[in-house]
Amino acid sequence: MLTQRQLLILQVIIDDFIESAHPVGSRVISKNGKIPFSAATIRNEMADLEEMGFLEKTHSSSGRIPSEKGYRYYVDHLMAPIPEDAGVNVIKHVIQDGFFEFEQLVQMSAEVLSKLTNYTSIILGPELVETKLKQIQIIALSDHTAVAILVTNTGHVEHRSFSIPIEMNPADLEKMVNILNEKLQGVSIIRLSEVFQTEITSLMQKYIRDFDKSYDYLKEIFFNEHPVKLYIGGKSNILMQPEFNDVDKIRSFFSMIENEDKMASLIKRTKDGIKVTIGNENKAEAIKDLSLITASYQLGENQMGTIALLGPTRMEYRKVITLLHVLSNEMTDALDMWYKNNE
Amino acid sequence: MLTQRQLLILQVIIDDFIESAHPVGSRVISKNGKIPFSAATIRNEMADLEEMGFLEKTHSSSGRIPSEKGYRYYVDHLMAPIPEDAGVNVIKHVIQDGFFEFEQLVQMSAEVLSKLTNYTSIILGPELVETKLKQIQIIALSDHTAVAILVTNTGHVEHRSFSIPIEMNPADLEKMVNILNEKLQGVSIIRLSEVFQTEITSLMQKYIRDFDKSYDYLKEIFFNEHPVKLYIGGKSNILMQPEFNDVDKIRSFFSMIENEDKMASLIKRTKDGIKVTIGNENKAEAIKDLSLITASYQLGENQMGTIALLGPTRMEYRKVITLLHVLSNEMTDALDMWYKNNE
DNA sequence: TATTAGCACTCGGAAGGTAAGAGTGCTAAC
DNA sequence: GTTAGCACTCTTACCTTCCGAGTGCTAATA
Repeated sequence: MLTQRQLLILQVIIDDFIESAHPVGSRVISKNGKIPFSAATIRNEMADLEEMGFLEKTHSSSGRIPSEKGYRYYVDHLMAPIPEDAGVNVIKHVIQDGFFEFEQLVQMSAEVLSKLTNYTSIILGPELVETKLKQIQIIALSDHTAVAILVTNTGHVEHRSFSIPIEMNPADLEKMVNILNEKLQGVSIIRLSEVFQTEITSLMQKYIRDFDKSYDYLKEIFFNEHPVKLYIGGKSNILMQPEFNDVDKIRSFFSMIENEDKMASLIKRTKDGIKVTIGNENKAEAIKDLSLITASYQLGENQMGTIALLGPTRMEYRKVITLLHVLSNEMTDALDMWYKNNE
Repeated sequence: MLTQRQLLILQVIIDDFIESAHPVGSRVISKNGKIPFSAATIRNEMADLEEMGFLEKTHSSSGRIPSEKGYRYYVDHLMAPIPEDAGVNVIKHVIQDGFFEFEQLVQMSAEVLSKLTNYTSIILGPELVETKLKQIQIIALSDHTAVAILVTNTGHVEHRSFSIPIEMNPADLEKMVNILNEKLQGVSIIRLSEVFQTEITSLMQKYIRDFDKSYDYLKEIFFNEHPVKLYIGGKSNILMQPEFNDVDKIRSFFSMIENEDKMASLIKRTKDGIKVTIGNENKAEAIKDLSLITASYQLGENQMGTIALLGPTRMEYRKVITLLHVLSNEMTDALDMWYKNNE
């Protein structure tokens, strides 16, 4: 449907525009060497490409910029694979340097990604499907206060301080911890509150004096929703992009990015593989003039989380996709190893 | 030195400018009712106030805006105490609602402060002077990995996963934990690494087989610098201020605020009480056109940390100072109680 | 003597006009 | 099929003009 020459022209225009952010004129293309035709010829082809919807003009006598359809075609068919990018090694290096727990890995990844790309990175997860409770500890800080600590098989630690009800004596506290550990060890984190309610409550009521009065504190610990955590890196990177030269755009970008729920729902539905959504392809109103690229990282067969990059539609798709690909694989490998160790 | 009328005029101008962000003209002042003189009279006074350095013009025929000297005078002598502010109750409410540990208190405070003021809040600390180690636990996750957990008397929990060296057997691990707990309980967090090195190392070498090989992991836990933590709230609030209508200003603001070390050093030197630094009074180049207001919160006689607000020199000093005052007291009280509980 | 009315003057900002430059579309020639 | 040439379009920068807000000063007034 598109001639070889048209493909080439489209590619050159998009590559050029991604780099320069300026509309591309026919003269520039004919001079750059890749296409041995005159500006006039290229102009004709450009007119055709525009008619087919791959290019746009900002005004009647401007050069061309890619349309969203143009970007889509570019991403699907035209993008030359990136030869070698220094970023790939940076990512490998950072991940293989080791990490102490899931969250650290995720946070480091978000940072490195935003630094390498100058876009905003969003990392979701890891989801807690495979995460199981390893141990519960309650440590008294004083006569009236204590801290409860939950450790998972992935090395994640959650903790919460609380006041000890006066009715409860140390022996009871100890009994309680024993019951909790016995019944909850190995239980998946997401099932914790359920099991707690069905199996623990009655048992506790039986053995612990005045259990009902202490119940509230424990409940807080276990019914705490363990929300999927969101890491956003390079929030202000967007300021470097020329399309954000307008204070209102900056404002609306920040007000969007600071709504964590919205951000999480934005990238939640990713399946396996890398997915690119360009401009209006995004369902969320707030990012209809941005592009979002998501990739998932995995543990075994269960999806665990999602990495994403948010930037202008004029994004360095080639580079970004390469980097996301590498990072996703590296994270999957790293988590795999980590998980096997903690099985 | 300044007549009563001049004081009144200065006050009205500053109040008006703080609210409107527009230069204040003589007509507006004479019409607002507080000063029963004609615009011409007020003009004369304004000229005098300008000559004395309290006011400035943006151009030869503009209304007046306060100079930094003007703001300084206003803050020191002129500011009418705020009658009642809804924010005071919000703060009290939030703090008295309870918290589970220091960090949560601090974080909540930063958030509430930036929300109430629309400026950027910075909270430093709490410093760890009074914080002592309560207990150390090492929990094995698998044959090869474990997580070390440090609990302080303030309910703070630090943790770190590490690989167990193959040479070390479970009995050794247990022995190690016992030694650590025995020697380190009650030791101040900031002295932890010191005590570890002088008292623990030799003991360990004596009792634990192949201790040298596991040393590195432990070291990481105890030599980890326990940095003073910095909480910044409302980073993008500054976008609401009309003085940040320029992308370059926004850029430089964000690049400053993201440098945590710099921010920490900015507000570190605060003594007791509330301190206002206006524009060029700030030593740091980056905030020479902003105002910074700091207050410290305390525990007993040891200063613990600092709360600060960063905004344009055209700041609502009255409101901000009131709120900081209240917050500082509330935090001090809350920490006092908390600390007594955990003594 | 302190205050005020009146007025000429200044400056910023919005609105409109012009010229240069980049780029197009079309036509006609190669 | 390709290209040179040219008229045309639109943006951008720059200049001019005009209005309004506000000033400083002078002279009149209480």
